[in-house]
Amino acid sequence: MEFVKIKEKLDNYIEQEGMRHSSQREEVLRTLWQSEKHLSAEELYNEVKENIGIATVYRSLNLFTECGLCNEIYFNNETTRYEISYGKKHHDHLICKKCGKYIEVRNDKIEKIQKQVARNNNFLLKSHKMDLYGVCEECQKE
Amino acid sequence: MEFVKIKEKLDNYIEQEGMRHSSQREEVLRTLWQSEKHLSAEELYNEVKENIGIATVYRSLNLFTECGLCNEIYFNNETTRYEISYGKKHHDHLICKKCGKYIEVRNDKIEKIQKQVARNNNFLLKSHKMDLYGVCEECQKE
DNA sequence: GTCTGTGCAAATTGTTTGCAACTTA
DNA sequence: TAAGTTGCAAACAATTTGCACAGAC
Repeated sequence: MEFVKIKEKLDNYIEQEGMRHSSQREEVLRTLWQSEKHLSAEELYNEVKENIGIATVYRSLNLFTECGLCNEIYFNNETTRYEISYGKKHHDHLICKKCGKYIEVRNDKIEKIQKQVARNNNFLLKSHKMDLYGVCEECQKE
Repeated sequence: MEFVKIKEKLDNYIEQEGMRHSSQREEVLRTLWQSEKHLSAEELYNEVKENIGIATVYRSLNLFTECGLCNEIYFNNETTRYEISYGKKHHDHLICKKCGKYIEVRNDKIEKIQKQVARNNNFLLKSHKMDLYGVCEECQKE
């Protein structure tokens, strides 16, 4: 998704909440958007630290999460990572234990069964998270 | 599983590694075993703090995890919790967002599809983790 | 000019570690 | 008696917060 759309969503939220615009927030958002990877707060901070303090990075990321722009990702007990989720469908992850790479996957069958499982337990399903851990193609060759 | 079996597994590991037995480790293990819930280190410590320090609780839990006796569980970014996994089949969790209760579930269909997904991506699957978040039967009534 | 956002440093939380005293084998 | 284990307090890492100052509207 283009950055303008993302920015617009943030701006709407900011106005709706009576908050103010700031260049720092925009820079954090753009940096996250530009990155192909899921960044941690620390990593993101390293990209912007000439202009922005770490506390602001955290505050921005929390704000983005709050307004539905981004997702917090937790793999095991590793540091929280962030991804822009706005406009993206839910996906699961294949995570390589050797190189740390992750692959996004979608599978409708699994989602169907998940709904079934929830129904069988009289559970009202809201969301889910599935991670598959293993060794990726490249790392298997080594 | 009876405690003796669990204890035996620990003792074997301890001997194999040239470590020594200790009453503290046994008490931590028994406390975890007795509990129906997945305890955090802090909660476990509260049950044994008359005899045992928090550092020993952490050291014990790490040891148990290392030797395959227990599992670390991470829900979102909450504190790590522990469950005895020895002798138990892998299971997934339904987690109630309201009361925090979790239900263990097993579903072979999902495991099959997970293997398929991994194969499609030339991924060598080692383990997985699936959490379903929602509202449990009781909490829906409120 | 008022009120929000930022940066810094200090506080907090969960967990690990160094070290002297204690236990086990 | 030699080596591993414990408890305490200090160290750590990730994140949040208090406060004075800067910036938005």
